[in-house]
Amino acid sequence: MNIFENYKQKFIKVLKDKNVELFDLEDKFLVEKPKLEKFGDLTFNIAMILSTKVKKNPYDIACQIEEVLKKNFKEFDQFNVIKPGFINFKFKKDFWSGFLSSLGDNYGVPNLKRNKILLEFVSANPTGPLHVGHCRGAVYGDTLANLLKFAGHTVVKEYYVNDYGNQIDIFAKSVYHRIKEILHKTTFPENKNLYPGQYIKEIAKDIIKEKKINNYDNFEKIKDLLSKESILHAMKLIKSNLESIGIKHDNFVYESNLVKQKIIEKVVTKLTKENLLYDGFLPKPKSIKDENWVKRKQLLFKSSSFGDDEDRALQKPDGSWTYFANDIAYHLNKIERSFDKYINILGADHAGYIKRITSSVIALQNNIDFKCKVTQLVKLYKSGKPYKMSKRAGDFIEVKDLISSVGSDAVRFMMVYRNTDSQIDFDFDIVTDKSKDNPVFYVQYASARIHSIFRKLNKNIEDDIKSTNLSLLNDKSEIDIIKKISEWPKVISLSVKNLEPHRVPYYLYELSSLFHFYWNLGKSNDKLRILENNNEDLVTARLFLIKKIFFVIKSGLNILNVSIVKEM
RNA sequence: GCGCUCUUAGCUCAGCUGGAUAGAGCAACGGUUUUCUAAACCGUGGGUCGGAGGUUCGAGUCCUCCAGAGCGCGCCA
Repeated sequence: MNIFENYKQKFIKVLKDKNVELFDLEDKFLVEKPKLEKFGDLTFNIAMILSTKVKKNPYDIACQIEEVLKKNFKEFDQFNVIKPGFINFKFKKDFWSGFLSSLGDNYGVPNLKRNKILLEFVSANPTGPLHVGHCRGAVYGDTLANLLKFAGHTVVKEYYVNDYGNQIDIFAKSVYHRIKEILHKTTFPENKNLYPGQYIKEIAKDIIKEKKINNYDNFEKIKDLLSKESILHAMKLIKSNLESIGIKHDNFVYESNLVKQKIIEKVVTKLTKENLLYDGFLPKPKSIKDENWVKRKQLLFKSSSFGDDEDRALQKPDGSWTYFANDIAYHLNKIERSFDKYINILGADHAGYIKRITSSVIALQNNIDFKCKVTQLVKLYKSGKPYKMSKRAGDFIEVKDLISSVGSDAVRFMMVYRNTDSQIDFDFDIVTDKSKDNPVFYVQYASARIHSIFRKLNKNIEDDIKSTNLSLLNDKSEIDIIKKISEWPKVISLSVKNLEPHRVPYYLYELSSLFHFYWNLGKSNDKLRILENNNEDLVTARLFLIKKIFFVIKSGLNILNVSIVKEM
């Protein structure tokens, strides 16, 4: 039960019954926790919202509404209207113990329409392993999927494999030269446009070992097979990197398959019918300095009619399809599988692509619920110095390497701890230091302490606790914890609504903090020890409370896919 | 030149989508353990929310302009 949403609906119902005119502004009304404790437990902003419509002082409106609400709710022992027009409510003491006992197994799950959602993330090119730069989008996407599932949605996690085009040729050629280097002792060409990385050598060795190809004398002859095998190995590397942070996609869609199925031809037919394609010229791109640049005629899509900065090419002058064209085909493929919502997660370096792909998706289907989320860069530091992770240099840090030195829990927690819009400074040394600056341990420690209490009593935390007397939980520290627990559903629904899972670890940190404070109170005051031996009912009530704390921490850590620690 | 994102305490960041006296962690300083795990807790100091205008009852949050940082700007993928 989300008490804020719950009371908002209750208030609205009463006001409607009493014929208070609300001008269809219900969506803007907000019941939330007041900024300061002295204002009470709930605050209602309705008067300020209504005052924009009824040209009246919000304070006066608030007083009138307060009068109506006062007569209809018995659970509050204080109502008041403050300055601009806040209506504040304070619950009677026994409300909170009643609230605590009402929490069921699906506590926190919002009461929303359940949707079928397609979530595309990672989609790194199949030309090498995943590096740290991919890590954030991967963790964000996976956590988002967990969050959406927690909220009751059905989520398909999808990876789009760009196994087609120029870069694949370069990749295959790179593998080819490494193979020649090993078998025929030729030197790997330095100045050609090739990937030099160490992993290329590993892939080369594996391909030699598998002996599917016997003659490496002519690249053109074995190109297709070698490409296929190279991509297979790259995908294996990528999947094992993903696995190291606990990520498993449901579905891999290969660009080459879409090309075979001629979906792009379908797109062209569809867009031609709607008069959205034409043969035309594009201006010279800013980034091209070549003086000999010539404008050439090619097939263009009117993306500028849908908010893009300019129209985009679907066909190269030689008649082959552009990357963009195939990507539209992929999105048509997505649409044909018919989901309620589509989410793409992109790295900051692809943010410039959003307008383009969004306009094509809208052109394919009106009113589509399609959203792109961008994760900003992660800057990696080690001993105060920035760490480079360029693919060209061939010396980047793989996700696996990061995990083996820092641990999956810390990486997952830290990568999702911040809003995706801000860049992260990820310092190896700090996160490796497992004691101090690492919030993940703080949360896990709370869980460990809770478990230690149950161990002390030889009880299983999963067993039912029948507490009839939760009203014994009347210390301020205990009420504060219950209030914090009451915020959990709101954290979830806000996170889901805005696709912002970072609120979850923040909240877990706050809840853990209140628990650690509570724990320490027992050191100076025997009566506040959780295992206060003189009063069995009180101990039972407190066990009930800390069990619920753990329950919420567990739900949160499951969303983050961070392990639950019972002992430290 | 254009587009996207960002600018909040010394540092790293939250800020419930326009509300009340702007919050955490780290770092600094001081304190708390015969008792459920001190990997913890408490206290203190620290702010012109990048700058200037605007919108209104009310702006860290919205609009415009300016400055700075990052990413991008192919007929590559």
